[in-house]
Amino acid sequence: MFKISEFSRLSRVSLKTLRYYDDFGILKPAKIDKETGYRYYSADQLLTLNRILMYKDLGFTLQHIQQLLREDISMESVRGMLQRKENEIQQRLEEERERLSKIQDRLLLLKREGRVEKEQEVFMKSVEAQKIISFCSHGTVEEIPELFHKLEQLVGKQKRQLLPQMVMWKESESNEAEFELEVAYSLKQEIAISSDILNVRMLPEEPMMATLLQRVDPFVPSTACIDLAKWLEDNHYRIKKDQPGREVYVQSLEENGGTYVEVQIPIEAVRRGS
Amino acid sequence: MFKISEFSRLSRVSLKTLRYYDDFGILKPAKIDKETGYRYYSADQLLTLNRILMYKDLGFTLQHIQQLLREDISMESVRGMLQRKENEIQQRLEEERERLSKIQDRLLLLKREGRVEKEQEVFMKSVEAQKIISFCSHGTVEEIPELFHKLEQLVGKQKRQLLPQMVMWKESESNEAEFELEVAYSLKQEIAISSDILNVRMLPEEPMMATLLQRVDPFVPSTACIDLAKWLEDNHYRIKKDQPGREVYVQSLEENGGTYVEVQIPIEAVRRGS
DNA sequence: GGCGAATGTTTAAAATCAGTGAGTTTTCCC
DNA sequence: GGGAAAACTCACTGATTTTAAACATTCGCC
Repeated sequence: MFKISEFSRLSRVSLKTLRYYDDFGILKPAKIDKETGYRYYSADQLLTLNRILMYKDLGFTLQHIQQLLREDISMESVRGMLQRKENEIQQRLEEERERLSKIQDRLLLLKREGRVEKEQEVFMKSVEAQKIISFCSHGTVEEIPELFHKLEQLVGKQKRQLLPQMVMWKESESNEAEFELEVAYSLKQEIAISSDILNVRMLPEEPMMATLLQRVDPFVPSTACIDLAKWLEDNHYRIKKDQPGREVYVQSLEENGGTYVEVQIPIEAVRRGS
Repeated sequence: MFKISEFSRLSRVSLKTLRYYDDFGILKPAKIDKETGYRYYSADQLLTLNRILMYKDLGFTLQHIQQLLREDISMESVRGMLQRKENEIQQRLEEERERLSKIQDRLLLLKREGRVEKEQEVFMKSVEAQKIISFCSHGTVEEIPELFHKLEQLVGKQKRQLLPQMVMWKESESNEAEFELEVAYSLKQEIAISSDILNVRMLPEEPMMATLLQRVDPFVPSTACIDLAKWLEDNHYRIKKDQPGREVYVQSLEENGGTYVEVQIPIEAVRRGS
């Protein structure tokens, strides 16, 4: 039997940690003196502690280790836990690599350009599925404001329920100025359709969108869309052609708070060589 | 101006998080109604929030992001922070790779052998510098018990101060059964030397030791040392030849608690191909 | 116009994970 | 008796999430 400090020296695990393991229940001392409350550990427990350390090294949480230490655990469960852990680590590795390459990009740009670019504020996110009310049209970017006006009139007064506005554009390759557009409001709840030009539908979830948020002056078409497309090209991302890009407009209605547009372009996972 | 829930939908950041950011001080609402305490956000703040998200994505903590968001931050500081982050991620990547390969090894062994081997309980740790009292000798493994006995007699009665026993062996290639040994006690404090065969010295820190803990029967030489060496060879680790290996004995003196030996072999960092 | 129900919003506190650190009191051992 | 070592508690880490209790609003319904 060892006192806690001896056991700590032997195992090179701190006193705090040993006491914590006791509290947690993962390694109870073999004996506790009733009078003094002193913890006494047996030599056997070095073995257990060693296993704990090993599993910890492998990245398991104490809870999982507790399961793994149980005598009656089957080999299949062990294998399962190991495999789940393997996947988890694979994924984390992927994320870290991603992060690293982003940081390296930024460093490179900082060195080359000597400043932090607005264009760097490109950001990946997932956008969940949402319900929209919309109509389709043809037109140039300059016509978007009137299309919004039209939508507003068609939908009517229940503005409270809808937020925000968005435009989706399908690339129409034939004509560079004119696009096939869908002008929409995002809906919180169901809504009664009052027109047969309008349709209500679900926009599917996009697991990966490259987004860029920019302030825009009203009635001046923004360059955000082009900026983002350029950034994507520079960074060797592949644009998902089967899903349209979106421009989501955010405006402080009542005030002079300005208008912002967030361009969202669905992309596919393409690992690029750094 | 947006209410918190609108702002949350717009930015796809949860209410909880927005409130937390307010508390944290990283993104205070543009206005708070005195009467109701309601938070109101401006459209501008979407931009700030987007920057926050981007930095978070890069792996920065909120504290660092707060620094990065300050207007007066110099480009040099930004670069510094990015570079520190880069190193940090590099290191984490390394660790994760290590972990992954360990898990994959275990999985492989589980599949091949159908059980979790005792030999797998090999564990890497660093061992800090320590003071020892020892004497050197020549002998076979069978002679170790008597050498310990001799050491005990030489040192005398102050057993309380010393823990644990250890043997260090330098490979003596000429003779397979006989080793050059150093028999030692690990010392907690200074001790008066009573003999000129004994010497007190520091054992240097070993940043990386492969260790294996095994129960041993008294007077039966253990195979732990051989097991560990075999494992190392299987796993393509390189043994540091300039430092001796150690066998650290742990025994519950007073009881029938058994004796354990932990074999420690210093190794060098060699990344192995999987 | 009033009622209840269902949301929506606020605040604050506690849990998460695996400990570390500081500070105080009790016990051990010589 | 004195100093080391044991115990204990409380606070803190990071970035939220969860929970609970207290108000506010909006809805249908009568």
